[in-house]
Amino acid sequence: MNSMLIKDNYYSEKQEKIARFAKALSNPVRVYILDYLANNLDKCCYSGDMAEELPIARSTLSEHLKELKMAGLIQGEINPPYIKYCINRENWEEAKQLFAAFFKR
Amino acid sequence: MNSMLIKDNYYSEKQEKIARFAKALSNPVRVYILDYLANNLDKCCYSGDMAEELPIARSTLSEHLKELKMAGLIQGEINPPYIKYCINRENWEEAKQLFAAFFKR
DNA sequence: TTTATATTTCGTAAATTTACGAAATGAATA
DNA sequence: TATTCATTTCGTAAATTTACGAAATATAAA
Repeated sequence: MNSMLIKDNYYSEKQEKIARFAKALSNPVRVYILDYLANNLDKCCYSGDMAEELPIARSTLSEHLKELKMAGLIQGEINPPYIKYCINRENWEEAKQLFAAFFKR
Repeated sequence: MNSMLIKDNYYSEKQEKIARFAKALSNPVRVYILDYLANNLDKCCYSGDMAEELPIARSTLSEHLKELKMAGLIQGEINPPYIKYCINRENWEEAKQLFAAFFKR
């Protein structure tokens, strides 16, 4: 209980954020998805568009999208029965800055 | 068998590399270690130095060091009975470029 | 109202990750 | 040669991740 509190505070906020964003990027499917969305700036994309390009089940794609959403890197706009996904620009910038600062040494 | 071949070739080399580097960074302990080493440019560090700063077992730290080494982000110079760890500058630069290019959109 | 459609959630299985303490390693020293 | 010391490897347990197909959801169309 006590040790959990200690551990929770052990790493800096930046270190935790980098780890969180990195985790979102730690799987090739998710990197592919982000590439796909980042290259379709104005259009954004539907889950189904990507499902046709990827060799995984639609339910698996959906879980990856959920993870990216929870990490804050994408957002989904409901447009029934579709969901239009886009890069979350604010958090994308934050991640960009964090990684740039981290590696700038 | 066949499907494995397809899947192995599905994602670009860059996407695979980003995922691999990101996985190395996906844990706060490892981000801490890299911060620690990156801030000690000329000195580099011994495993024991970090063990004193981190709330984890030495064996656990050793496994994290092994992962960072396998990801290519650090290297260890044997200097018995110590092992002096440093950032692997070549791969560090590669990771820096990859992430910068990835987020530059 | 029933049916069709896109997507997500659920249940589950297999693989991977994180962690620990104990034992092993390998070089330096007594 | 035996001991010491820093570090790693091993054995193991718990938690997390990835994946799938089936079922659920929620809206639009027939």
